[in-house]
Amino acid sequence: MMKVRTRYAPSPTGFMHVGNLRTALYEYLIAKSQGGSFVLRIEDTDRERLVEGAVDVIYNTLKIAGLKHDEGPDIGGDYGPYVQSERKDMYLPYAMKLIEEGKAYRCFCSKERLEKIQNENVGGGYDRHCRDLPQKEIDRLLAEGVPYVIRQKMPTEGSTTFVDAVFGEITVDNSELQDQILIKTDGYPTYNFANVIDDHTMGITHVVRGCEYLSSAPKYNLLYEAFGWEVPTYVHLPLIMGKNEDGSVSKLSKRHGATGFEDLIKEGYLPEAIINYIALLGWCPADNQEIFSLKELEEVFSADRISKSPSVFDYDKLTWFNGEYIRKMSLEEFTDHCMPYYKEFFGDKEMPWEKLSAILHQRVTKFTQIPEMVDFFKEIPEYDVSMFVNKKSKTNMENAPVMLKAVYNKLSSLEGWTQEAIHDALISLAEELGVKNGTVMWPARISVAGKTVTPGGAVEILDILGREESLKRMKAGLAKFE
RNA sequence: GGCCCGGUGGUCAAGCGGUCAAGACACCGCCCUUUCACGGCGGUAACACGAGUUCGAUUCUCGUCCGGGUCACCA
Repeated sequence: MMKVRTRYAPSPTGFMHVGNLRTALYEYLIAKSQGGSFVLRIEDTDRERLVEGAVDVIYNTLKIAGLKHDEGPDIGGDYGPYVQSERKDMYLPYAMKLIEEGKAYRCFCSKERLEKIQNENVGGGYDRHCRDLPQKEIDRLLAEGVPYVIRQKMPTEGSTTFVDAVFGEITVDNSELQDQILIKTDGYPTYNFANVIDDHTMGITHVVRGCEYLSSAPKYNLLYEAFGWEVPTYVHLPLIMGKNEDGSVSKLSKRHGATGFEDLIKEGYLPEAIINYIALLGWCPADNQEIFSLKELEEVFSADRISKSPSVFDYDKLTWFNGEYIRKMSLEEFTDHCMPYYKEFFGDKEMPWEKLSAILHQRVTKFTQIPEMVDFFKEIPEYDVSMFVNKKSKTNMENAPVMLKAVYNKLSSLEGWTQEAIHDALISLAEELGVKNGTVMWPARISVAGKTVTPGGAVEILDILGREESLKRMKAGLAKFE
């Protein structure tokens, strides 16, 4: 059996969309699940849209995502070069061959003329004006140096059928097909042409791409046939959709929020969580397992379980995955990940980072939530005395100051300021007073945090804050009752 | 508009002629508890519609409707 070779062929636009990333992931998985090779090829034939540094974004994303390519511009391989602009000279001979065989022709039509027929004949496409130009006329135009493109002659009758691994057999009438451009005026091939030439010459066995190419597939098929080449296995992926404000959906794009890989990382998502989530967007294992490492995916992935219907990108579910991955970390790992966010928020202020992480670990689902969750450690917010009242904890305006005063007295004379000591002191205080734990904990926590919702309870917060700051805040809380 | 593709709860989705139509996220309730979170338990909620094939259709066929994609010297 032939060794499986897939390729990820992005154009360097400087932005790695999650849709593209999922395509790369599936290409990687299809190759790896069958012991094949995953190739990176840069498609930069559109000279007008080149973006500086965009290729690095691609390398970087692939690296962070863990999708290691076996061949590519940066690491070489037996099928190079891996950048289309460097393969430029390869394409023309193939196009010329088609001209010689009468399967393609030069088109001298100006852009103005094309625009004009476009306007007059909406949706009609190119009128094949140059398709049967007399040789004399061609020679004359060539001699005059009139710029031209090379177009493929599409059959005008019959139909073309191809098989897609996920969508099955698809047939279209050839009359639907345009005489597509193969080589542009600037001498560069179009994507449509370069793609076929490259995939064939690079020995690609599985052409995996988004579904938006499904309607172009017959054209590629015709090209393979024109050259007498074996047609690769097509794997068209269902689109990833985004929800619009009005509730409708459309192909996921920037207007749906953070849809770039880098954006998501900045939003506080882990690469593993993103990969895990998008793997399941359009694919599902037989046993419905949800948490997958890349390694596990490499083992169980199979293209025949790819779904046909488009799916909506759901940030809630991604967030859940992220939380799962965060909770799976050790406390040390978690602290390491939090550090940049701590530093950013606290500046030079030193904090018992590990203790902070301990109370955040089970609560954080996105790292970007951290500042908002720990803000009160830096500075206690303005809060109203009414916050001391909580029905479930059985606190009211009468007993709250009493409890707080008792806590203050108990803690100011506490021997050691450890979590355990604080805990025991407050629990025994509640017992002495004959009230439930919450009745002493609630006022204590409010007085040192100034918020009703906090990560960790009164004990943890007091411990992290330290004796001096804690007592100071409690005193200020007490003053609110006067 | 032509062509192509799709249509199971709000979302992701199993299903591949006979199921009380899984599971996950989200949502709601209860438990745990020192707030929140985690964890545990439970709940609301779906086969777009109409014909046909069949003893029997979510599963097969056709039509309708809805949604999406595509019609470039962009990929």
